[in-house]
Amino acid sequence: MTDTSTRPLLPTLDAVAVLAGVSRATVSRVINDSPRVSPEAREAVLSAVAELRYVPNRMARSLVTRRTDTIALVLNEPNTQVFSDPFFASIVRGVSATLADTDLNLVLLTARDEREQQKVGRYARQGHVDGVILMSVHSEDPLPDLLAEAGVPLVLCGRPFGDRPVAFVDADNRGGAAEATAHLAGLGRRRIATVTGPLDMIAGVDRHAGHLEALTAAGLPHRPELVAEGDFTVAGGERAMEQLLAREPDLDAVFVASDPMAFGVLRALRAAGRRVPEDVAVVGFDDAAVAQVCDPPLTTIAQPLADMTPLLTELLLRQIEGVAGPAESRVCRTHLVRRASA
Amino acid sequence: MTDTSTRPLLPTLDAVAVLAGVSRATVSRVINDSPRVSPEAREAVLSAVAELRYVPNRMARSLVTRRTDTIALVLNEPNTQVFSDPFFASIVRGVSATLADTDLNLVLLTARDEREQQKVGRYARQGHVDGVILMSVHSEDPLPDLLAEAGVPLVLCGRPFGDRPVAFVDADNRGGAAEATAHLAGLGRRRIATVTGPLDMIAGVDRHAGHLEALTAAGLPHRPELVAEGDFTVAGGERAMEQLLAREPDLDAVFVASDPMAFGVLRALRAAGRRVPEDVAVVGFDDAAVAQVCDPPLTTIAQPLADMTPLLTELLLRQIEGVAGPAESRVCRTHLVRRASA
DNA sequence: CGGGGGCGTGAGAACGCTCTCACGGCCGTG
DNA sequence: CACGGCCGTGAGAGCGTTCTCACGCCCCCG
Repeated sequence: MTDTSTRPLLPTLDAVAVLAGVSRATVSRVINDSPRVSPEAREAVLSAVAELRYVPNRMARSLVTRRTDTIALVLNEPNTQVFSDPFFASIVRGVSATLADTDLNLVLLTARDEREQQKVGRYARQGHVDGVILMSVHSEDPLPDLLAEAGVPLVLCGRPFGDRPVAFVDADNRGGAAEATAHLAGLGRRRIATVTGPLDMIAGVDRHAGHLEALTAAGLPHRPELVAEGDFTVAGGERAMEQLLAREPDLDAVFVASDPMAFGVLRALRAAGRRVPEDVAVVGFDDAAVAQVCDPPLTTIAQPLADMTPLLTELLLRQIEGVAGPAESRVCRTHLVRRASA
Repeated sequence: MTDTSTRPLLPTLDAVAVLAGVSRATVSRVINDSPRVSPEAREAVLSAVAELRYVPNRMARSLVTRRTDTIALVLNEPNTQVFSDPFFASIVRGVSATLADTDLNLVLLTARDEREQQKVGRYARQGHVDGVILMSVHSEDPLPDLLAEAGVPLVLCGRPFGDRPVAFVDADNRGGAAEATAHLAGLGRRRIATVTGPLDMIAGVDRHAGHLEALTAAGLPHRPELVAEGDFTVAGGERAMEQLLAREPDLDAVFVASDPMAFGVLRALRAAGRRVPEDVAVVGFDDAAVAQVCDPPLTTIAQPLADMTPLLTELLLRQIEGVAGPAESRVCRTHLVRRASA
C-alpha cells in the first residue's frame, strides 16, 4: 500500500548513538544543547552526526514534546485577487523577517472557501502548528472559533467583529480614515465621497465609520449617494468611482479605503475628464508601493506595519509560552502621507 | 521546561476505542476508510469520534506512515517585492486550487537569503512535507541540490540553469519572447529595444535569448545599447527605460520581459513625452491583471497558467507516488495577446 | 456433516524521539 | 576516613498512530 521505496532510509538517533559509542539519551542531549554532556561525548556525537548526515525527525520529536516550532499565517479571503494585495505582502514579509532570527518556521496557508477553511482548521488542530496568525477576517468567518475552541494559540491581524475574547493587532483604521476625511474637509472640500472596503470586513467598516465621524466633525451631512462599496481591488475601485460620478457629478473629493482601489478611482476620474486634485481630491489608505507610481502620486494614510508585524508575532509567542492572557491586543496609530492627489 | 499546561489534552485513538467498545485497530480502520469494518462497528466509532470531538494526531500518524500529506510551495527570492508579483500570485492560486480537491495540504515557504534557504531545506528534510514545488530559481540557488540530495520529491517552476536532472514545468519563454519581438518587427519597427528580467534568473535569460533570436530572424542587428536589465518590478522597468531613452532617443519599440516592468516602462515613456504606440510600441510578458489597467492597455505574451499549475502538482504527485522518473518535465506554449500598446 | 476461505476483529510490535529515574564516580565536607 | 551531593550517563517507558499477524466466525462447497 504505502510506497516509500523511493525515499532513502534516513539515519536515526540510534544509529548516531551506536557510531558515537554512547546512548540515545546522550545524543539527544547533544542535539538539544543540554549542558550536562562531557566535551568528549559531545565531540563524538557531533562527528557521528556529521558523518551520517543525521537530521532529527521532527515528527517523532513533536510527538513527545507536543511542539512543532512552526506557526501558521493564514490568509482567509475568498477573493484571490487580494492575495497580491500589497498590504498582505507586507505583513508576510514582516512576520517572516521577525521569525528569521528565531528557530521557528513560518508556513502560509490560504483559505478561499468554507471547505478550505475547514481544511486549515484541521491542519492546525491536528498539531501541525504551535499557533496561528489569521488575516482578513470576514464577519461570518468560522475559523477564529474553530481554532480558539481547539485551544490553538491565535492572534488576529485586524480587529474581530463583535467582542470576542481573542487577541488581535490592528491599525487605527477609524482614526486614520477620520484623519483622511478631515484633511479633505480642511482643503475646503464639501462634497466628499467615499469608496469603502467590503463592509463584511472590519477594516472596511471601521474606515467607513471614521470617514462618517470626520464628516460630522466638519459639519458636513452624511449623504448615502456619496458612498460606494468596493472590494479592495483596482477594478472594484474603478467601478465604485464610476457609480459615484453617475450619482453625483459635482463631488469634489473622495476618500478611498485602500490604495489599490484608489488606483482604480484615479483611472475612472481620468476617464471622466476630471483633474486630480484640482477638480477632485483623492486620499487613499495603506501607503502601498502603488501610491508612489500612480498619477498623480497618492496622498494616503500609512499603516504602521513596522510596529504591527513584530507585535503580531510577539503576542502569539507569548501565548504559546503560556505567558500571556488570551485576549491581549493592540491598536497601532496611523499617519497621513501627503503627496499630490490631495 | 516545556509548558503545555495551557493546551487542553486532546482525546486519543485509545479513548475513542474505549468509548466505542472496540479496539484501537478498528478505530484506525474507520478513520482511514478501510472497507473491512462492519457497519455497526463503524457507526459506534463515528459517534464516539463525534462525541469526543476526536482529531487524529498527525505527528503520530506521520511517524509511522512517513507521509505528511503536505506539500510545500517555496518562493525563493531575495527581493520581497516580487512576492506581490501577479505571476507568483497566480501560481499560488492555481496550485492551491488543484490541491483543494485532494486531501493534501499546501504550505507556502519563503526564503529570502542563504539562512532562510537553509531553514527551508531543514524543514523539508526533517520530514515536514512530502514534496516541494520551488519557484524563482536563481543561478546560484543551493536549494534544488539540497532537496534533491535529501531525496525530497521536487518540481521546479521554471527551467533550472544547466542540465540538472530535475523535474520542471516552464512556459516557453524563449518562444514567447521571440513572438513578441517578431510582432514588433512585423509592425515595421526597426530600433527595437528590450528591458530584460534579472539575468541570473532563467526566465530573464530565456526571454532575452528569444528576443535576440527574433531580431536575427528579422534581419535586425543586436545592438547592446538597446538592452537594459530590469528586475521584474515597476520601479526597475521605469529605471531601465530611462536608461534606454538616454542611450538611444530614436528607439521605436520595446520588448519588456514582464508586465509590471512594462507598467514602469509606460510611465517612463509618458514622462519623456513619447506616445505609445505611435512613437514607441511596447510588448510585455505575463498577461498579468495590470496589463489591462495600464494606459494604454498592454499587448503582452500570455503564459498558459491554466496548463502549468495542474502540471506542476501532477508531476510532483507522481514523484511522491513513486510512479514518475525524477526528471519528467514540460514546457508550455505561450500566446500573444494584442491590445493597444503595439 | 466436515473442511476450506473469506471477513471482521484484536493483540502487540514498531515508528524515532524525549524525559524521568536510577546508578556509579568524583568531589568536598565533617 | 566516612558520608552526602552533584555530575555525566544509560536503561527504559512512553508519545499516538499504523500495520502485521493470528484468531475466531460464518458461509459455502463437496
